[in-house]
Amino acid sequence: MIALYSADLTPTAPFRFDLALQYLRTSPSAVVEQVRDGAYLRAIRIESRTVGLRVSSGGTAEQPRLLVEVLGEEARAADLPVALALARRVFATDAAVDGLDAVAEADPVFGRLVHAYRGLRPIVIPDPFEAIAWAIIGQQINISFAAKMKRALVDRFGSTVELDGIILPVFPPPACVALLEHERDLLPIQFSRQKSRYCIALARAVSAGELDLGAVAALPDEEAIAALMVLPGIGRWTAEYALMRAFGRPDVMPAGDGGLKQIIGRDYGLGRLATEAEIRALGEKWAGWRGYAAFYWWFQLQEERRPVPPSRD
DNA sequence: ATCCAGGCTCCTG
DNA sequence: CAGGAGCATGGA
Repeated sequence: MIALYSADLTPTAPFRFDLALQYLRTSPSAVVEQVRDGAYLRAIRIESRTVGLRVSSGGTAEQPRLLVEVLGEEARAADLPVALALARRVFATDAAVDGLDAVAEADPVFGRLVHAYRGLRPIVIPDPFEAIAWAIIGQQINISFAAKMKRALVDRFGSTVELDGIILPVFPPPACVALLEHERDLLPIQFSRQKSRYCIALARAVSAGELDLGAVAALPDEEAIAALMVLPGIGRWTAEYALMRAFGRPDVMPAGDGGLKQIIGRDYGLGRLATEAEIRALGEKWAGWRGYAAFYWWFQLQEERRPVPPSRD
């Protein structure tokens, strides 16, 4: 019998859990997350145990409510507060998004997205090591291939936990990746020499205690970016992406991103790719919400490239 | 084959 | 300090 503990969570309105799930269903970045039966499902590690986190919706956009459950043989009642805190981070349930309206009015181009995706918040990958490793893997290659690499990494070196017949993959922890070698371990799963070096260096820094991701999480944006950029293979794009995806920083945007250059160049009628400088200049108008801007444009790109059939799993 | 894809490093001028 | 070449890898 699977232990199960649950509690309610009330996000700030407006909140669109359905859009969050749509993002997760269609994003290649969601490798260890699952969407099934209208719920978000992922394994989380608490102390040395692995349990399942399940989040589903009970409310509406204007009266949002989430159900958070902890499940698994190893689950304990004391895990519930941890799971709640995690769910709040993943879905940014505490964000006060009123400020978006003023930004939308100041910039109608971004405003169109703000309107279309009202209630959607950037989704967090709650394991910062996984999020940063994913950022490295995703550098300069198409993301569906990046997702394939991440899946291979999880299959080969991660683990799994079974919850009531559902098998959830678990991303390998830093201590595990720290022991890998390029030729023997990562070359066979299509990592380039440089990417495997970067991932292993990150894992070793974290597991050796040289890089304290918990401490990075507490730093102001620019300092956190600088702290990550010390590592080999982590440039500005990677650090900014990591801040968005690992820590849910609402105002951090990887302005050098290829996808953003493309779609912003198009949406602002430039007739060419926008430059990083142009994106940063435009971003002044989105101050406070630049991470939302990046996320919304990526979501739009995702929708354009792979339109989702009306939901039904 | 050639170009591209959610960059980074290192080297020029 | 800005700009660009070279780097790796698989997919279209």
